[in-house]
Amino acid sequence: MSATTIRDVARYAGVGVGTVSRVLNDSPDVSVTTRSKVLSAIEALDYTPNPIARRLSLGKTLTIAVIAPFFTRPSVVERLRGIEHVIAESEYDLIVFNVETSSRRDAYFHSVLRRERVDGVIIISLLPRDNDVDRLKQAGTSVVFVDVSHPQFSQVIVDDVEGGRQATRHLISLGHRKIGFLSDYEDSSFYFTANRDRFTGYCQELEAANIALRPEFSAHGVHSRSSAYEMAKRLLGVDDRPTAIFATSDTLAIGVLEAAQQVGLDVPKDLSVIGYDDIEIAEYLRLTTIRQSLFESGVEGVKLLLEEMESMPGAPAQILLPTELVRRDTTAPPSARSAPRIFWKSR
Amino acid sequence: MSATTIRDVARYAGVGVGTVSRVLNDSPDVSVTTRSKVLSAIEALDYTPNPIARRLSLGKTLTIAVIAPFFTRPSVVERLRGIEHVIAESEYDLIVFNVETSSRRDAYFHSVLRRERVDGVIIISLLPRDNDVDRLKQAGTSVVFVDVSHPQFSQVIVDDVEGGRQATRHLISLGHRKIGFLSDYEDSSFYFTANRDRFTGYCQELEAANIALRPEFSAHGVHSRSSAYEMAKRLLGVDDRPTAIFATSDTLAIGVLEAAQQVGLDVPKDLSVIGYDDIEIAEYLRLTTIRQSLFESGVEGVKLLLEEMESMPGAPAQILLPTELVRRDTTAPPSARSAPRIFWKSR
DNA sequence: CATACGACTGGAACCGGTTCCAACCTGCTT
DNA sequence: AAGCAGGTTGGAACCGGTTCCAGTCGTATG
Repeated sequence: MSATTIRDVARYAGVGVGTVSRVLNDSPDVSVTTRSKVLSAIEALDYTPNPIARRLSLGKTLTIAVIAPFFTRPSVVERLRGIEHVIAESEYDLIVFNVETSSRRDAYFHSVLRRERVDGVIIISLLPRDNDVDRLKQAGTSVVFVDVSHPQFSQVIVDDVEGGRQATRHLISLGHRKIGFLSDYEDSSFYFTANRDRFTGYCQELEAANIALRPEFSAHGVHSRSSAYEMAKRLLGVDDRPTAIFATSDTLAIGVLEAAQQVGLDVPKDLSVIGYDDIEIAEYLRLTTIRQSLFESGVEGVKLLLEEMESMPGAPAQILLPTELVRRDTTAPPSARSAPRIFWKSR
Repeated sequence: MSATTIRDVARYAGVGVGTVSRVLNDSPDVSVTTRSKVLSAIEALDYTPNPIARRLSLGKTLTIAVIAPFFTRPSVVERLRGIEHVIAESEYDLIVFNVETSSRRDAYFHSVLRRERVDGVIIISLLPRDNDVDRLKQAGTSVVFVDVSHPQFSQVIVDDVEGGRQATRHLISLGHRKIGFLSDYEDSSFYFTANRDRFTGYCQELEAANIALRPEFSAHGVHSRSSAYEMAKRLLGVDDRPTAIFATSDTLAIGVLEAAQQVGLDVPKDLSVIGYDDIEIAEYLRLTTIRQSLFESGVEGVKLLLEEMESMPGAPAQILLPTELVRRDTTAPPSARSAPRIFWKSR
């Protein structure tokens, strides 16, 4: 409405526009008297600088984009919260792009990185394809990945191999030898890497305990409770079934709990279940899980990005956040008697 | 990096800048031959218009802000998803402001609405104070509220009075006469209105059934499971306790379920529980609840906002979305025998 | 054949900031 | 008294688009 510009302020204060600009930007070479004259003019005219004009002349957008599959995963929302928390304190705006299909993903990777659109990008849980890599590299925009491991980019990740080991080690230490593994790896149009790493950790720990890997004990599907439910029923249906299942997310673990209930297995007596993420509902369900610092991953991601925007660094940086075993009530030693076959009872 | 500007394109194509701009904006008065010359120049130079410059000269920010307590409530995330879904198709960017404390709330209300910052604002679940109202009104920016009812602004709401009635009516129709009510109304620094309306619906339906309102059956606290847990324990501890509890959100209802479990009441045999929202986890918990169209509320909110940005309307518009009872397994008729006192057994 | 009109086009002016350069002022040196 | 350094200031040029106005050209009209 009121189109008060810097020139109005200058005229009102009887100074030049350059001087007003200097006052606005806290430049040291403005005399005290002039500064106060300008400040009271700003006050009197209720002036606010136009950020768009500022961006144009600075040649910066003062905007940071986040591209992520936000709403499909509670964990991503928590990371976003960390990101917003830091950006709110800065002079940057945060614009969000939600990816729910892989075509949206490609569209965003392409359009957001066109030059001049944003100063920096945070990409959560989405691995770039090879042609994306080139585009990202030459776009000249700073990019930080969160929850994605890629040799050519800066990233904030957890040590998912270690997380996979922690979960598996916990089950082994309880006495389990038949341990199922369940992931949403198949959902690969997004190219998540975490599942692969957690699987590696699972394998390593089995090997360390001299337990042979049994392929029929792993299943890979899409990221949903119902998918996990189906996979778990399949896993539990095999001869000499697993006594414990490690699911690579809490969402999947909940599907496993549902399946166990459905086929009449008591958790944790007949079946131990461990998840990954420690989303909010996990505590209510008393789900044993691997906690990763979700909020913090957002915080560290932005900090890293802001740093790199200052000084385009040569080599990509990597921040590794810890994982932590949270013991709750869905894991226990396997029961002494041979575990019941699932068809003995049903609900 | 490559600072290809519209002038470069014009020179390369041998035309004027105005013509290039006309091509970019699909103006009809450009001859076919000129248009194709310009298009191939754009192609050859890999030119993308600078959106900041465009915004400055258009005098629009092409940006829509959302202010909301996103991450404290799963329901808000779902609304945001609807908003993003529509904005992604438009030429607007979506910038987000997460409110977790009331000081942040005030800061955002103040700063976001400074002129020239955004073209439109969607505010979710946050009621403005009186001095905010003035500022919003004179800012000249279009504003739409979602999940907030205020006489002076356009809004997308559900009929919360009706929702409260549906929930209460359901319990009454099952045979309950002693019905507790539990809200996070006390959390009033954010000024939610929904709770008040749901309470009104609750009262209306009790009255219609000739059931006296018993003040000791209502409790109001903050929005958290643990708060609901405490309130529910208090409600269940009174003499002649309620046989059913209506909680104004699923999050609260989960706290009630925890409390019931803690004091040894079976749900739904000894206690019926009904929530509100139908967040994702409600289905897993088999929670009976009132579903509101969260995603759709975001969609409608943006559509309304875009409309109003086109043509500043006189009177505020109101879009009313339906609520729907979702019967699951946490509600049932009260058991015939007198309900057990909670202290008889404990876990 | 002169005139009018419409279709198309070039480019200056503008949006509202920042920045850089020239100019001015003061006080101090020689 | 002239010269000079340093502090302070005004304002033009610039960022990269859009828009409007004036001008060119071709054709239809009287």
